[in-house]
Amino acid sequence: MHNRQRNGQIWLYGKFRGCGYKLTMGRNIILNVLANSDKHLSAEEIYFKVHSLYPNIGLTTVYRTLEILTNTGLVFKFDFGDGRARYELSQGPKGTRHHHHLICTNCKRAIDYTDFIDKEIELLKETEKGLSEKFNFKISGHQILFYGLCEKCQKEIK
Amino acid sequence: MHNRQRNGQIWLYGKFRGCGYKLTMGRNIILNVLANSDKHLSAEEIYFKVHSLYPNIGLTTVYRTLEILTNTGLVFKFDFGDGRARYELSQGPKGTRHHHHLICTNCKRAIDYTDFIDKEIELLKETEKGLSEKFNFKISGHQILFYGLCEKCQKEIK
DNA sequence: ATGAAAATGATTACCATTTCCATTATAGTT
DNA sequence: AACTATAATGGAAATGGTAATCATTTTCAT
Ligand SMILES: [Mn+2]
Ligand SMILES: [Mn+2]
Ligand SMILES: [Zn+2]
Ligand SMILES: [Zn+2]
Repeated sequence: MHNRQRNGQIWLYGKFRGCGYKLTMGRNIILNVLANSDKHLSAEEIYFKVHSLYPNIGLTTVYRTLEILTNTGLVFKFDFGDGRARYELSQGPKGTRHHHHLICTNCKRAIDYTDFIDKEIELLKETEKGLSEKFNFKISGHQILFYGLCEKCQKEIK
Repeated sequence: MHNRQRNGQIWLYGKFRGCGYKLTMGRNIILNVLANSDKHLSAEEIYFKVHSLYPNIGLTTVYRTLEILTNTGLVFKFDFGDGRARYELSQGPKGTRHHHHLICTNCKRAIDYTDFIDKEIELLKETEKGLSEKFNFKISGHQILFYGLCEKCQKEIK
Protein backbone atom coordinates (compact mmCIF):
# COMPACT_ATOMS: atom_id res chain seq x y z
CA MET A 1 0.00 0.00 0.00
CA HIS A 2 1.72 3.15 1.18
CA ASN A 3 5.21 3.28 2.47
CA ARG A 4 4.26 4.12 6.01
CA GLN A 5 5.31 0.66 7.09
CA ARG A 6 8.86 1.33 6.07
CA ASN A 7 9.72 2.09 9.68
CA GLY A 8 8.29 -1.17 10.86
CA GLN A 9 10.92 -3.17 9.09
CA ILE A 10 13.92 -1.65 10.77
CA TRP A 11 13.70 -3.72 13.92
CA LEU A 12 12.67 -6.73 11.80
CA TYR A 13 15.89 -6.48 9.85
CA GLY A 14 17.78 -6.21 13.08
CA LYS A 15 16.10 -9.21 14.55
CA PHE A 16 16.82 -11.20 11.42
CA ARG A 17 20.47 -10.19 11.49
CA GLY A 18 20.55 -10.86 15.19
CA CYS A 19 19.85 -14.52 14.49
CA GLY A 20 23.05 -14.70 12.49
CA TYR A 21 21.54 -14.53 9.02
CA LYS A 22 22.63 -12.24 6.27
CA LEU A 23 20.03 -9.77 5.14
CA THR A 24 20.15 -10.10 1.38
CA MET A 25 18.02 -8.35 -1.20
CA GLY A 26 15.68 -11.29 -1.60
CA ARG A 27 15.20 -11.75 2.12
CA ASN A 28 14.73 -8.04 2.56
CA ILE A 29 11.94 -7.91 0.02
CA ILE A 30 10.30 -11.02 1.41
CA LEU A 31 10.17 -9.30 4.78
CA ASN A 32 8.71 -6.20 3.15
CA VAL A 33 6.03 -8.18 1.41
CA LEU A 34 5.07 -9.86 4.65
CA ALA A 35 5.11 -6.59 6.58
CA ASN A 36 2.94 -4.83 4.02
CA SER A 37 0.30 -7.50 3.77
CA ASP A 38 -2.65 -8.06 6.03
CA LYS A 39 -3.44 -11.39 4.39
CA HIS A 40 -2.28 -14.89 5.14
CA LEU A 41 0.01 -15.44 2.18
CA SER A 42 1.17 -18.72 0.70
CA ALA A 43 4.77 -19.29 -0.39
CA GLU A 44 3.77 -18.97 -4.01
CA GLU A 45 1.83 -15.75 -3.41
CA ILE A 46 4.84 -14.31 -1.66
CA TYR A 47 7.03 -15.47 -4.53
CA PHE A 48 4.89 -13.64 -7.10
CA LYS A 49 4.80 -10.45 -5.07
CA VAL A 50 8.54 -10.50 -4.53
CA HIS A 51 9.14 -11.41 -8.15
CA SER A 52 7.39 -8.28 -9.38
CA LEU A 53 9.89 -6.19 -7.41
CA TYR A 54 12.91 -8.41 -7.78
CA PRO A 55 12.58 -10.79 -10.73
CA ASN A 56 15.76 -12.65 -9.91
CA ILE A 57 14.22 -14.28 -6.85
CA GLY A 58 13.73 -18.04 -6.93
CA LEU A 59 10.86 -19.92 -5.35
CA THR A 60 13.42 -21.99 -3.49
CA THR A 61 14.74 -18.91 -1.74
CA VAL A 62 11.23 -17.99 -0.68
CA TYR A 63 10.73 -21.40 0.88
CA ARG A 64 14.12 -21.29 2.54
CA THR A 65 13.60 -17.81 3.93
CA LEU A 66 10.17 -18.67 5.23
CA GLU A 67 11.61 -21.68 6.98
CA ILE A 68 14.22 -19.54 8.68
CA LEU A 69 11.63 -16.96 9.66
CA THR A 70 9.36 -19.65 11.03
CA ASN A 71 12.10 -21.34 13.00
CA THR A 72 13.26 -18.07 14.52
CA GLY A 73 9.71 -17.15 15.43
CA LEU A 74 9.51 -14.05 13.27
CA VAL A 75 6.78 -15.61 11.19
CA PHE A 76 3.89 -17.91 11.97
CA LYS A 77 3.19 -20.79 9.63
CA PHE A 78 -0.38 -22.03 9.41
CA ASP A 79 -2.34 -24.76 7.74
CA PHE A 80 -5.87 -23.62 7.07
CA GLY A 81 -6.75 -26.70 5.08
CA ASP A 82 -6.34 -25.55 1.50
CA GLY A 83 -3.30 -27.69 0.82
CA ARG A 84 -0.64 -25.03 1.16
CA ALA A 85 1.03 -23.38 4.10
CA ARG A 86 0.08 -19.83 4.99
CA TYR A 87 2.46 -17.31 6.51
CA GLU A 88 2.04 -14.24 8.66
CA LEU A 89 4.46 -11.96 10.42
CA SER A 90 4.31 -12.74 14.12
CA GLN A 91 4.84 -9.11 15.06
CA GLY A 92 4.98 -5.83 13.21
CA PRO A 93 3.23 -2.61 12.35
CA LYS A 94 -0.05 -4.36 11.59
CA GLY A 95 0.17 -7.73 13.21
CA THR A 96 1.54 -6.53 16.50
CA ARG A 97 -1.38 -7.77 18.48
CA HIS A 98 -1.81 -11.33 19.50
CA HIS A 99 -4.76 -12.74 17.61
CA HIS A 100 -6.49 -15.94 16.58
CA HIS A 101 -8.44 -17.18 13.58
CA LEU A 102 -11.84 -18.03 12.26
CA ILE A 103 -11.48 -20.48 9.39
CA CYS A 104 -14.12 -21.01 6.76
CA THR A 105 -14.31 -24.73 6.06
CA ASN A 106 -15.64 -23.97 2.59
CA CYS A 107 -13.41 -21.29 1.08
CA LYS A 108 -10.55 -21.87 3.56
CA ARG A 109 -10.10 -18.18 4.23
CA ALA A 110 -9.01 -17.11 7.68
CA ILE A 111 -10.34 -14.11 9.57
CA ASP A 112 -8.26 -12.54 12.32
CA TYR A 113 -9.93 -11.72 15.60
CA THR A 114 -8.68 -10.17 18.79
CA ASP A 115 -11.89 -10.27 20.79
CA PHE A 116 -11.95 -11.87 24.21
CA ILE A 117 -8.18 -11.99 24.16
CA ASP A 118 -7.84 -10.82 27.76
CA LYS A 119 -9.94 -13.58 29.24
CA GLU A 120 -8.34 -16.02 26.86
CA ILE A 121 -4.84 -15.06 27.92
CA GLU A 122 -5.81 -15.60 31.51
CA LEU A 123 -7.22 -19.06 30.87
CA LEU A 124 -4.36 -20.08 28.61
CA LYS A 125 -1.75 -18.96 31.09
CA GLU A 126 -3.35 -21.12 33.73
CA THR A 127 -3.82 -24.04 31.34
CA GLU A 128 -0.27 -23.73 30.14
CA LYS A 129 1.08 -23.94 33.65
CA GLY A 130 -1.02 -26.97 34.51
CA LEU A 131 -0.23 -28.82 31.31
CA SER A 132 3.49 -28.21 31.31
CA GLU A 133 3.67 -29.61 34.83
CA LYS A 134 1.40 -32.56 34.24
CA PHE A 135 3.01 -33.68 30.99
CA ASN A 136 6.44 -32.20 31.54
CA PHE A 137 5.92 -30.44 28.26
CA LYS A 138 7.77 -27.20 27.52
CA ILE A 139 5.14 -24.99 25.94
CA SER A 140 6.31 -22.31 23.54
CA GLY A 141 3.13 -21.18 21.87
CA HIS A 142 -0.51 -21.80 21.23
CA GLN A 143 -3.21 -21.42 18.66
CA ILE A 144 -6.99 -21.20 18.84
CA LEU A 145 -9.06 -21.97 15.78
CA PHE A 146 -12.77 -21.66 15.17
CA TYR A 147 -14.19 -23.47 12.18
CA GLY A 148 -17.35 -22.68 10.35
CA LEU A 149 -18.86 -20.88 7.38
CA CYS A 150 -18.04 -17.29 6.50
CA GLU A 151 -20.75 -14.84 5.60
CA LYS A 152 -20.22 -15.24 1.88
CA CYS A 153 -20.14 -19.03 1.89
CA GLN A 154 -23.27 -19.26 4.02
CA LYS A 155 -25.20 -17.61 1.21
CA GLU A 156 -23.55 -19.55 -1.60
CA ILE A 157 -23.95 -22.96 0.00
CA LYS A 158 -27.49 -22.50 1.34
CA MET B 1 -6.76 -54.02 22.30
CA HIS B 2 -9.65 -56.09 23.58
CA ASN B 3 -12.94 -56.41 21.85
CA ARG B 4 -14.86 -54.44 24.42
CA GLN B 5 -15.25 -51.67 21.91
CA ARG B 6 -17.33 -53.87 19.66
CA ASN B 7 -20.44 -52.25 21.05
CA GLY B 8 -19.15 -48.82 20.32
CA GLN B 9 -19.35 -49.32 16.61
CA ILE B 10 -23.02 -50.11 16.39
CA TRP B 11 -24.19 -46.55 16.58
CA LEU B 12 -21.25 -45.55 14.38
CA TYR B 13 -22.44 -47.86 11.64
CA GLY B 14 -25.92 -46.44 12.00
CA LYS B 15 -24.68 -42.89 11.79
CA PHE B 16 -22.69 -43.75 8.70
CA ARG B 17 -25.66 -45.38 7.01
CA GLY B 18 -27.84 -42.51 8.14
CA CYS B 19 -25.78 -40.19 5.95
CA GLY B 20 -26.78 -42.23 2.92
CA TYR B 21 -23.60 -44.22 2.49
CA LYS B 22 -23.39 -47.96 2.04
CA LEU B 23 -21.57 -49.73 4.81
CA THR B 24 -19.18 -51.95 2.90
CA MET B 25 -16.58 -54.33 4.30
CA GLY B 26 -13.74 -51.85 3.78
CA ARG B 27 -15.58 -48.97 5.39
CA ASN B 28 -16.64 -51.20 8.24
CA ILE B 29 -13.07 -52.19 9.02
CA ILE B 30 -11.79 -48.65 8.70
CA LEU B 31 -14.30 -47.63 11.34
CA ASN B 32 -13.18 -50.51 13.57
CA VAL B 33 -9.55 -49.53 13.24
CA LEU B 34 -10.36 -45.97 14.18
CA ALA B 35 -12.55 -47.04 17.08
CA ASN B 36 -9.91 -49.37 18.50
CA SER B 37 -7.03 -46.92 18.35
CA ASP B 38 -6.12 -44.25 20.82
CA LYS B 39 -3.52 -42.76 18.49
CA HIS B 40 -3.75 -40.10 15.84
CA LEU B 41 -3.44 -42.27 12.76
CA SER B 42 -2.39 -41.23 9.27
CA ALA B 43 -4.18 -42.51 6.18
CA GLU B 44 -1.30 -44.86 5.44
CA GLU B 45 -1.21 -46.20 8.99
CA ILE B 46 -4.92 -46.88 8.76
CA TYR B 47 -4.39 -48.52 5.40
CA PHE B 48 -1.81 -50.94 6.82
CA LYS B 49 -3.97 -51.84 9.79
CA VAL B 50 -6.99 -52.44 7.60
CA HIS B 51 -4.92 -54.33 5.08
CA SER B 52 -3.85 -56.90 7.66
CA LEU B 53 -7.52 -57.75 8.24
CA TYR B 54 -8.80 -57.21 4.74
CA PRO B 55 -6.01 -57.36 2.16
CA ASN B 56 -8.26 -56.34 -0.70
CA ILE B 57 -8.52 -52.79 0.58
CA GLY B 58 -6.98 -50.04 -1.53
CA LEU B 59 -5.29 -46.93 -0.22
CA THR B 60 -7.66 -44.92 -2.39
CA THR B 61 -10.65 -46.32 -0.53
CA VAL B 62 -9.07 -45.35 2.77
CA TYR B 63 -8.64 -41.79 1.60
CA ARG B 64 -12.15 -41.68 0.20
CA THR B 65 -13.69 -43.08 3.36
CA LEU B 66 -11.74 -40.70 5.56
CA GLU B 67 -12.97 -37.82 3.47
CA ILE B 68 -16.58 -38.92 3.93
CA LEU B 69 -16.07 -39.43 7.65
CA THR B 70 -14.46 -36.02 7.98
CA ASN B 71 -17.17 -34.26 6.01
CA THR B 72 -19.93 -35.90 8.02
CA GLY B 73 -18.20 -35.00 11.27
CA LEU B 74 -17.63 -38.57 12.44
CA VAL B 75 -13.89 -38.09 12.26
CA PHE B 76 -11.59 -35.17 12.97
CA LYS B 77 -8.78 -34.46 10.55
CA PHE B 78 -5.69 -32.77 11.93
CA ASP B 79 -2.42 -31.39 10.67
CA PHE B 80 0.23 -31.69 13.31
CA GLY B 81 3.01 -30.58 11.01
CA ASP B 82 4.60 -33.83 9.94
CA GLY B 83 3.44 -33.58 6.36
CA ARG B 84 0.51 -35.97 6.54
CA ALA B 85 -3.01 -35.67 7.85
CA ARG B 86 -3.93 -37.34 11.12
CA TYR B 87 -7.34 -38.76 11.88
CA GLU B 88 -9.28 -39.42 15.05
CA LEU B 89 -12.82 -40.55 15.75
CA SER B 90 -14.78 -37.53 16.95
CA GLN B 91 -16.83 -39.63 19.35
CA GLY B 92 -16.78 -43.18 20.57
CA PRO B 93 -15.88 -45.54 23.38
CA LYS B 94 -12.53 -43.93 23.98
CA GLY B 95 -12.67 -40.56 22.40
CA THR B 96 -16.02 -39.59 23.79
CA ARG B 97 -14.67 -36.70 25.72
CA HIS B 98 -13.96 -33.39 24.16
CA HIS B 99 -10.23 -32.82 24.25
CA HIS B 100 -7.41 -30.75 22.82
CA HIS B 101 -3.78 -31.27 21.91
CA LEU B 102 -0.22 -30.58 22.92
CA ILE B 103 1.99 -30.83 19.84
CA CYS B 104 5.70 -31.42 19.98
CA THR B 105 7.34 -29.19 17.40
CA ASN B 106 10.25 -31.61 17.21
CA CYS B 107 8.78 -35.11 16.88
CA LYS B 108 5.33 -33.87 15.81
CA ARG B 109 3.53 -36.20 18.21
CA ALA B 110 0.27 -35.02 19.73
CA ILE B 111 -0.78 -35.53 23.32
CA ASP B 112 -4.45 -35.44 24.23
CA TYR B 113 -5.49 -33.42 27.25
CA THR B 114 -8.82 -32.80 28.89
CA ASP B 115 -7.67 -30.54 31.70
CA PHE B 116 -9.29 -27.16 32.24
CA ILE B 117 -11.98 -28.15 29.78
CA ASP B 118 -14.77 -26.74 31.93
CA LYS B 119 -13.37 -23.25 32.10
CA GLU B 120 -12.42 -23.51 28.47
CA ILE B 121 -15.91 -24.48 27.40
CA GLU B 122 -17.26 -21.51 29.24
CA LEU B 123 -14.87 -19.07 27.60
CA LEU B 124 -15.27 -20.60 24.17
CA LYS B 125 -19.05 -20.53 24.35
CA GLU B 126 -18.90 -16.84 25.11
CA THR B 127 -16.28 -16.19 22.46
CA GLU B 128 -18.20 -18.19 19.92
CA LYS B 129 -21.31 -16.15 20.49
CA GLY B 130 -19.48 -12.87 20.21
CA LEU B 131 -17.57 -13.85 17.11
CA SER B 132 -20.46 -15.34 15.19
CA GLU B 133 -22.39 -12.10 15.72
CA LYS B 134 -19.53 -9.76 14.94
CA PHE B 135 -18.37 -11.51 11.80
CA ASN B 136 -21.65 -13.17 10.85
CA PHE B 137 -19.71 -16.41 10.88
CA LYS B 138 -21.50 -19.70 11.51
CA ILE B 139 -19.21 -21.54 13.90
CA SER B 140 -19.33 -25.33 13.85
CA GLY B 141 -16.27 -26.31 15.83
CA HIS B 142 -13.03 -25.25 17.40
CA GLN B 143 -9.55 -26.42 18.18
CA ILE B 144 -6.96 -25.41 20.76
CA LEU B 145 -3.33 -26.27 20.18
CA PHE B 146 -0.33 -25.87 22.42
CA TYR B 147 3.07 -26.13 20.81
CA GLY B 148 6.32 -27.01 22.49
CA LEU B 149 8.73 -29.79 23.30
CA CYS B 150 7.67 -33.12 24.72
CA GLU B 151 9.52 -34.70 27.62
CA LYS B 152 11.56 -36.97 25.38
CA CYS B 153 12.57 -34.31 22.89
CA GLN B 154 13.58 -31.88 25.63
CA LYS B 155 16.29 -34.31 26.66
CA GLU B 156 17.37 -35.22 23.14
CA ILE B 157 17.62 -31.66 21.89
CA LYS B 158 19.28 -30.14 24.93
C1' DA C 1 41.86 -7.88 -2.69
C1' DT C 2 41.28 -12.64 -0.85
C1' DG C 3 39.23 -16.76 0.77
C1' DA C 4 35.96 -19.28 3.64
C1' DA C 5 31.34 -19.56 4.48
C1' DA C 6 26.71 -18.47 3.35
C1' DA C 7 23.23 -17.78 0.02
C1' DT C 8 21.15 -18.43 -4.44
C1' DG C 9 18.34 -20.38 -8.26
C1' DA C 10 17.50 -23.92 -11.62
C1' DT C 11 16.55 -28.43 -11.72
C1' DT C 12 15.25 -32.59 -9.94
C1' DA C 13 13.33 -35.57 -6.50
C1' DC C 14 9.96 -36.57 -3.15
C1' DC C 15 5.66 -38.01 -1.46
C1' DA C 16 0.95 -37.35 0.34
C1' DT C 17 -3.17 -36.96 -1.89
C1' DT C 18 -6.34 -36.87 -6.01
C1' DT C 19 -7.99 -38.16 -10.35
C1' DC C 20 -9.11 -41.53 -13.87
C1' DC C 21 -11.32 -45.39 -15.44
C1' DA C 22 -12.54 -50.01 -16.08
C1' DT C 23 -14.51 -53.43 -13.04
C1' DT C 24 -17.36 -55.06 -9.27
C1' DA C 25 -20.61 -54.89 -5.46
C1' DT C 26 -24.94 -53.18 -3.62
C1' DA C 27 -29.84 -52.82 -3.07
C1' DG C 28 -34.18 -52.09 -4.88
C1' DT C 29 -37.55 -53.90 -8.52
C1' DT C 30 -39.65 -57.19 -11.44
C1' DA D 1 -33.61 -65.40 -9.11
C1' DA D 2 -32.62 -62.24 -12.85
C1' DC D 3 -32.31 -57.20 -14.02
C1' DT D 4 -30.84 -52.67 -13.49
C1' DA D 5 -29.38 -48.31 -11.98
C1' DT D 6 -26.25 -46.60 -8.98
C1' DA D 7 -22.57 -46.55 -5.76
C1' DA D 8 -18.19 -48.26 -4.54
C1' DT D 9 -13.71 -50.10 -5.51
C1' DG D 10 -8.71 -50.48 -6.50
C1' DG D 11 -4.74 -50.11 -9.45
C1' DA D 12 -2.31 -46.90 -12.09
C1' DA D 13 -1.17 -42.45 -13.29
C1' DA D 14 -1.34 -37.56 -12.41
C1' DT D 15 -1.05 -33.67 -9.40
C1' DG D 16 1.10 -30.20 -6.73
C1' DG D 17 3.32 -28.32 -2.71
C1' DT D 18 7.66 -28.67 -0.71
C1' DA D 19 12.49 -30.45 -0.05
C1' DA D 20 17.02 -31.89 -1.70
C1' DT D 21 20.96 -31.31 -4.99
C1' DC D 22 24.57 -28.87 -6.83
C1' DA D 23 27.14 -25.68 -9.43
C1' DT D 24 27.56 -20.74 -9.18
C1' DT D 25 27.45 -16.29 -6.98
C1' DT D 26 27.48 -13.18 -3.11
C1' DT D 27 28.83 -11.66 1.41
C1' DC D 28 31.94 -10.23 4.87
C1' DA D 29 35.76 -10.47 7.97
C1' DT D 30 40.61 -10.40 7.34
MN1 LIG E 1 -3.77 -13.99 11.22
MN1 LIG F 1 -6.66 -36.37 20.00
ZN1 LIG G 1 -15.93 -19.03 3.17
ZN1 LIG H 1 8.72 -34.68 20.85
